[in-house]
Amino acid sequence: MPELPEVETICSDLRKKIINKRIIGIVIKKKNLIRNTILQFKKRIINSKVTNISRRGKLIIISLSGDNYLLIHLKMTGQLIYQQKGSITAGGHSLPRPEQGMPNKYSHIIFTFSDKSQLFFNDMRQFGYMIIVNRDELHNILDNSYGIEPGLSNFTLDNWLDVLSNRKTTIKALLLNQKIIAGIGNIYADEICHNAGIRPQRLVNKLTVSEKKRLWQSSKNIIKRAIKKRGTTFSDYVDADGHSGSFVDHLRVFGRQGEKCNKCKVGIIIKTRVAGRGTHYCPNCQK
DNA sequence: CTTTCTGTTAGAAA
DNA sequence: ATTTCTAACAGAAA
Repeated sequence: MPELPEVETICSDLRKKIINKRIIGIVIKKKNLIRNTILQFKKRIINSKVTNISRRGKLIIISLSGDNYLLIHLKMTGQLIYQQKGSITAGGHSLPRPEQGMPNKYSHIIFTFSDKSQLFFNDMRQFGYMIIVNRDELHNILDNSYGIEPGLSNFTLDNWLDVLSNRKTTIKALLLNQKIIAGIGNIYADEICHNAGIRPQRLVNKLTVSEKKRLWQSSKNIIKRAIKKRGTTFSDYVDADGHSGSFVDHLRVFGRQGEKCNKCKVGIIIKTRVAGRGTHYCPNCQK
């Protein structure tokens, strides 16, 4: 579930907590989540220092001393929870319960820093992964797999129109395509379409320029507002302290099938399937 | 009980 | 070249 706003929240949390800390231990309980050989992975991480934390789309990039970059993808149910030595941190698989400490049964990889604080990688469904790469490999991955970032200054209307030209797919599929626009997942794709008043199943090449412009504005606005609310906790997502994000209170269509539309106060939100994904929209105010 | 569904995406199939 | 479908997994819901 973590999409751009959730990943951004985790990165900014971790930036305050682990930069300049040295990793002195790794426990790997599920080897299949590591995309290097275990020997290589451990060798390149142990005794290295965290120098920076960033992200591209939903991919977390932890820069280490030396030519090493730890890439972490949380996929659907992954969590990264940081805990000081001896503290009880909320969090876990479902909505965080205060009594739930780390590690839990889904804590598959655990990093320990020199001050004894720890970073837990939890993942119920085990879709997430970690890989350590060098600078060249990092740039290959970023260049080949990730499109424009909706929060950056180069996300201009011109670039957006450029990105939309000659696309024969639906706007929903396009918003979900990480190679075209990075970081949007199923929740925000539906919210963006609703905010823009466009049905998710509309074909991109049939949209008017005015509609494309609305989608551009809505993409920027929804993502920005969701970051401000520290993301959306629909089921598994928690921040680096194990706390929920509050944008769930601002969702207008996702998970609201059967409810009256908050925007037009007339339509009833329906749930259907578009681009192979559960898709929510208001048949009255989305055209 | 079994079947279907779920926030992602890489890779195969079309 | 693009777009669509499915598998990877575990658990909740139907």
